[in-house]
Order: sequence, then structure tokens, then C-alpha cells
Amino acid sequence: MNVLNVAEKPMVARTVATILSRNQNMRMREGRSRYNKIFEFNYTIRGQPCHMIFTSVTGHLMELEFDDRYRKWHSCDPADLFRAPVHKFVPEDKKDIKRTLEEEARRCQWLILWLDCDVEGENIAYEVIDVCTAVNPHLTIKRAWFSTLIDRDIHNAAQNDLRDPDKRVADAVDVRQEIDLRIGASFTRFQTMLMKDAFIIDTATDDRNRVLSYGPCQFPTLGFVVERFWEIQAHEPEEFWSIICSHESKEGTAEFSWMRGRLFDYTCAVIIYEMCVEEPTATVTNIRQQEKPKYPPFPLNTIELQKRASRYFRMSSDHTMKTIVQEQQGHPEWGIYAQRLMDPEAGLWRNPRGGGHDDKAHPPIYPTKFSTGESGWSQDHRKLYELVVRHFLACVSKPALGAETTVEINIAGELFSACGRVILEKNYLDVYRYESWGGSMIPTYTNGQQFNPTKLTLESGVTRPPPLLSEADLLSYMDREEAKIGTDATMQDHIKKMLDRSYATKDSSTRFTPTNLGEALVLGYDDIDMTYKLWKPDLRSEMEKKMDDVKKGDKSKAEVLVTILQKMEACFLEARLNKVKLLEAMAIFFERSTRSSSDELHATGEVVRRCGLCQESDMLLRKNRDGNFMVGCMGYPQCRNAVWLPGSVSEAVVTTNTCNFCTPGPVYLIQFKFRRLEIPPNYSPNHLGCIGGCDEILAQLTEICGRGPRMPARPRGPTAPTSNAHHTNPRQGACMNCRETGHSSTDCPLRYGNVQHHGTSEHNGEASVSCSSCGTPCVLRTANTVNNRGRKFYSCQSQECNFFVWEDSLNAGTGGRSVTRSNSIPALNPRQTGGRGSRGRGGQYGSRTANTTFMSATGDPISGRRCYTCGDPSHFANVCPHRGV
DNA sequence: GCAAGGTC
Repeated sequence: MNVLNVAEKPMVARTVATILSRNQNMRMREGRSRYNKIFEFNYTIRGQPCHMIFTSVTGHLMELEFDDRYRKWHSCDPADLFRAPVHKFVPEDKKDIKRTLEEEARRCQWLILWLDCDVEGENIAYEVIDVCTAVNPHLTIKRAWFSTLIDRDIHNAAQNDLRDPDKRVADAVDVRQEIDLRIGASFTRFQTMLMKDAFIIDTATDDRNRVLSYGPCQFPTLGFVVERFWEIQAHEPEEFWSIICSHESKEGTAEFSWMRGRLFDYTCAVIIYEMCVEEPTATVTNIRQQEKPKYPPFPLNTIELQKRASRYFRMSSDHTMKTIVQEQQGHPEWGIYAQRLMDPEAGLWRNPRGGGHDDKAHPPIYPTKFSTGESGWSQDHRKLYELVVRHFLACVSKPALGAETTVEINIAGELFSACGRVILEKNYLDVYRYESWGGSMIPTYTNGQQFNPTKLTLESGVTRPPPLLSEADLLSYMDREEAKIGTDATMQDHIKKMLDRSYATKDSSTRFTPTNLGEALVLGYDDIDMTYKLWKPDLRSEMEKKMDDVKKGDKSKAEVLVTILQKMEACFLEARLNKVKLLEAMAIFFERSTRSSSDELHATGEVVRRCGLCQESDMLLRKNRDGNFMVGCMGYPQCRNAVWLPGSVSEAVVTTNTCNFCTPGPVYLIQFKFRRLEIPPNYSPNHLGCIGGCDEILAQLTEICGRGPRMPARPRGPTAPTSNAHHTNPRQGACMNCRETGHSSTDCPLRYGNVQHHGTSEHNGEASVSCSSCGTPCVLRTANTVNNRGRKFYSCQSQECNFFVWEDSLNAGTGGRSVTRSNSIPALNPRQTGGRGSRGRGGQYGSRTANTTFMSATGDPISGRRCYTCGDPSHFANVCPHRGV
């Protein structure tokens, strides 16, 4: 029987193969991958003679990625990434390993997986299974369960502990991978596109390469740094008072500390102090004596080694790992590899993982070989070697032993205590010189003894803020059981990423300070009152819990994915809706850039569809200088595809809903708000519409109300802005009161806002009434509501004013009044549509009367002179006699 | 140009 064995790394394959073959008749041959050798030998599993073929992968064989359609940053709305299809694939540099597995699996009957016994190992198992069963579906698959690379354990695994792989555990990892990818990519694209070009960000990073990344591990890591920084900033020094008491005798000095500690109330402190000074005799009330051990540290694991090297030698965690590799560079066999490993250009370096072999009993890091120091060792290498040796020796040493005496005294009712220590046995402290345990002798006291303190003073002090987070602090925060950020192997990757992204800096004493950029990002998200605080570890810990549900089989992978992704998508939309908070936070630290950025529109979801004309760029929803909405191709001016929207649109927002009919999709629906007075009464002012061509209502309103101009905007006067339109008030240069040019609002003749000319005067056959708010001439209209159909009224042309007055009430002399739009508003007279509905747009260019066209959703011109209701070219639908019949 | 997780 041929058995294919696969280990997680080449080293394990070699070791296990050597153990199982008892190093006899084991042959090694090359596979497709130069690093992953193949070992062959014969072995008997429970009486069954097997030909063992032993090879390896190198960690994960597959990666998760979005389908091609979504890979490019501008290919879609970042919000789509929560639903975009993803697939697992074998990346180019792993293809040769895949080929080896395929070739070997074809001629085997069994597949035994010798992967690490952790969740990632279980996931890798299924990657290997997928590749192997694709070429050989009849394989019998087993997972060898082992925890150390020692003979007994390995033979036992092969003979007695071949288990079935656990899909649920692998599924839990799939959940994590997919969520990390989706939230990482969506938020990274969103915040990068929103802010990169909007501000002048003055960090060391080259602008073109700058990515404002978001990751579920890197961001909480930054969060810890910022939170501490804020604590320090928020700290207000506070003065406190404390009574200091000491007693000196021939035997030595005892420093007594006040049991009340510190008092922040000066008066209170002084009163107590004066009581003590008046009756200063101290009485010994209690003496406790006990032997106290000081325990040596636990055995070193990777994180602990990194933390201690950081604390004792100020070595960064990745430097610690690299130092051990450094001296291997001169070795005749693997020296070249070690050199590559240390070469930043090669990008080969990666920190070790926690591994699945922790049986909580064996010291994971210990000196494997005696050395008095080699000639090639650097100072740091010596220090680390020494730490490992001393730490190991300390681990297996007896605790230090001290005798501790605590003396309590009473002065005028106030209690003080002093502590003295004598070290009886130093034990492990003899070798572990990084830790000290100072002894301090105090005089001998007896119960009831009385004495006068040598010193009794009231001293003041000031509270201090906590220090900046050190690397050891940060690792501890990330390593907390309840909210673990990353794995042992990746924790320092996340720290490094935070530094690489210029979110924080590390000073010479390994303490972290957030940069302006890092602080602005955290501040921006903090200002948004989101369901999840993106910069806190809670999200990660919730995901870990959900992963446990999948592991245990309580919930399915699909179920958990849907739940988390729905929440995260809502969270994303929440953030985007409040993008102004992010921009405001950035604006605190950075100057606004004048660079205009189409990226920002992408980030904020204003992409409506792919342009059908040039098929290269997206079409974006835009508001032009006249305030009219249109959907135009980003490829302008090369591509001039555009869809003009009705002039009565007051608001338009691209939603994440897509049209079910229009192709090629997706075509995102737009939530429109129309100005009530500019649309016929039987149309709703709120409309979720499609610009893809299927939307009848939108087409009708475009016809009725006119649309934005196809021609370039009107030539502007010298005061009108010509550039940076989005940064400038388009009404700049005009009176804020009446919006006329030529004067400012302070000199405005209409500034008191009264009805200018009440009464009626014949002017072009119409009465002239001015708005009571802004003074501009009103338009005469005819109501079309149930109660007032046919009744005439004047209303202000400005959309800001609510002024209207019934014509008959003017005649009756009752005057005008302002109303809110939600009241019974008379509808606009269809015959008067030229007055307001096409203000400055179609009307200006004669859309109603000239031989005009309007654009279809595809950008094609359509003859627009036909009633939608009855088809009669002599009128439009809004005045159709058949309407409502 | 995005994440985090494996590893030569």
C-alpha cells in the first residue's frame, strides 16, 4: 500500500520520516519544489506493510482572494466587497508544491496529514485534501495526532492515533480568513480613497505608495497606543499630601508609610497631620513575620522571550528573532539561506508561529548547545544566548527565600506601617541577574513598644500620567486571554505594520507614540458612534467566539459568515455615512489638499455603474455647478457619456441596491428626492430610481421638469469661481440676501425682507407680488389639490423660501404668509412649468418649445415630444386630458 | 495599492 504523508514544513517531514524509518533505508528525492523534498521508506502500520512517501507543504497552500472583477480598486464600490464572490486558489509560488502533491497522490491509496495540531493546521489539512482528492478521489484520509517530535510520540501517532480530520475546525479558519479579507479590503480602500488625496499628509511615506490600511489586528494594536496617548494627554496633575514618618535607631532606619496613602484635600491632610504632631508618640500595634518566596520565571516561550529582551535590552521583538539567525550566516551549508533571511530585499523573513506542540510541560525555548560564545557572535547575540541560558537555569532553580517583617504603628489614631526584608536564600536570583529583590533591614520592634519618630512631616506631591506604552506593554495587551490580537507568531507583524504605515513611532526606549495620522484615524472612528469601535479589540474577540461556535459545530460556517458580514457591512455603511467625521478628524491634523480626487467619490459610493460607452471607467453621480444632478463617465473628457437627471431633484444618493433589469450590471439605484412644488402632485417626492433605462417615472419626470444642460455651463462673470468649485460657495460674489450680483447683502435694497410691492400691478398681463422673505418676484401658479383645484396663488421662486399667498386673498387684502412645505401646498400649475420646473435649465435653453432631445439612460438622444400617457405629440403627460381617467 | 494566517 502506498501512503502519502504530508507535513506542514520540510523540517517536520524530514524529522518524522527519519523517526518512522528508524533512519534505515530512507531515500530522499527531489520534488517539484526545491525546498520540499520527498522521503521514501517502508513502514508497517498495524500489521499492514506500507510504502511511505513523505513530503511537505510550507504553511498554507492556498490563499483567499476576490474574483477578478473586484480585484482592482476602482472596479467596484468598496461596500460590494462584503458580498463580492471570493475564491481559494494556489498562488504562483506554491504551484510546484501542488504539482508534487498531485503527482504523488495519484499513486497512493492513503493520505496521512502530519500538520500542526492547531486550527491553522486543520485548515491546511483541507487544502491538501482538496488538491489530492481532485486527482485521486479514492484516497483514505487520516490525520496523525502528535504533539512533539520525539520517537515515542511519532510512532504512537502512526500506530494508534490516526484520526479523521475535523472540517468544523477548518471551517472556523475559513470564517476568519473571509472576514479578515472583506473588512480589510473594504475599509482600506474606503479610507485610503477618501483621505489620501484630500489632505497633505506629511509623513515619511512616499505619497504614491501610501495606503491607509485597516486590518482587524493592526487597527486595535494602534488603538492601544492611541488610547494610552490620550490617557496621558487627559491627565491633569493633581496635588496630594501625605504624612511621612521614619524612625532611626542604632539597628537601622524604618520608613513608615501612611495607611491612608495620599490625601487630595489639603485642609484634611493638615488637620490630621497636626493631630499627629501634637501627640507624636508611636505605639507598635502589630508585628507580622513570615518567610516569603520569590518564584523564578516560567519557561520562555516566543512572546515571553521577546518581551523580556525588549524590557532588559530594549531589543525590538523582530530583532530578537533575527539575532538568533544572524550568526548562522557563516555556516557552510545553510549560511547562504540565513543571509537571504536577513536581507530585507529578499523579504524572506517571517516570525515563528506558536505551533501546536505546546504541551504546557516542556520548556519551549532552552539552550540546545553549550557555548562559551563564538567568535562570530554579535553583542546582541551574546546577550540573547545568555538570557536564554540564564532564564532556563532560573526556571529549574529553587525560588529565592526572604524573611519579611511588617510593623504597624499608631500615632494619634493614624496607622502607619513599615516593611523590612532579609534575603535568606538567593537561589535562582544568583543566576538570573535581570531581576533583583532588594532587602531592607529595619530595626527590631516589640508589640506595644513606644517611640518617637525621628521624622514626621507633611509632604506634597503631584500625580503623574502613565508612561507611553512600551513594546512589552503592547505585547501584553495583545496577548490578553479575553481579546487576543493575532497569534504569537504574528503579534510583532502587526506592530511592524503599524510602524510601517506611519500610524505610530517607537522611540529609543521602545515606547510608542501615535503619529498625527494614527491619531486622526482612531479619532475619526471614535467620533462616529458606531455599533463597533473599530479600533478596539472587541470585534476580534467576538469573532474568536463565533469561530468557537463553528469549531464546536454549534453554528455552521455559512450562518456565522452571514451574521458577521451583515453587521460589518452595516458598520461600513455607518462609517461612510459619517465620513465627514473622519474628514473632520483628519482636518485637525492635516492641511486640506487642493488636489481633486475621483478616489473620494469612489470611496463614498457615488459610482452608479460601469460606463457602457467606453467600457473603461465608472459613471459617477455628480452635482454640477448649477446644482443639477447628472451621472457622468469618469473618463471625461475622453468619454462624454452622461445621463442628465430631472431638474426637480433636490437630493440624490447612490444606494447599494442594484437594478434587476438593466445590463450590464450592476447598476446601482439612486434614492431621489424631488422638490415637491416642481413635480406633478401624483408623483412621490421620494423615489428609488434607476438610470439604466428601465425607470418610467424617472423618464417622465425628466420630460416634465427638464434636465441639466448638455452644453457647457454658461459663461460666468468675473466674480464667479472658475476652479475649485467644490471648495467654493457657488454663490460667491452674489448677495446672500437676494442672490443678485452687484452688491453685498449688507447693502441689499431688499435686506429687510418685506413684501416689496404688495397689491397688484399689471405687468406682462400678470400681477406682480414679491416674496416677503427674499424680495424676489413671485410666480403665479394654479393649485391642483383636491381642495383648491384651479385656485391661483403666488409663490417664491427660491427653494429656500416658503412664501406663498392665494391670489384671491390678496384681492381681499389679507396679505401673504409663509408656510412650511408640509402643509397643504398648492401644486404647480402645469401651464406655468416654464417658470420654475425648468429654471435655468431646460427652460433656459428652450427644452419645452425648441426641438430638444433628452438623454436616455444609455446616453442616446431620444425625441422628447410625446405624451407618455396617451402618446399625443401635442402635449406632455402632465397636462394630458386623459390623465387620471 | 487592501487582511491575517501559514512557512522556505
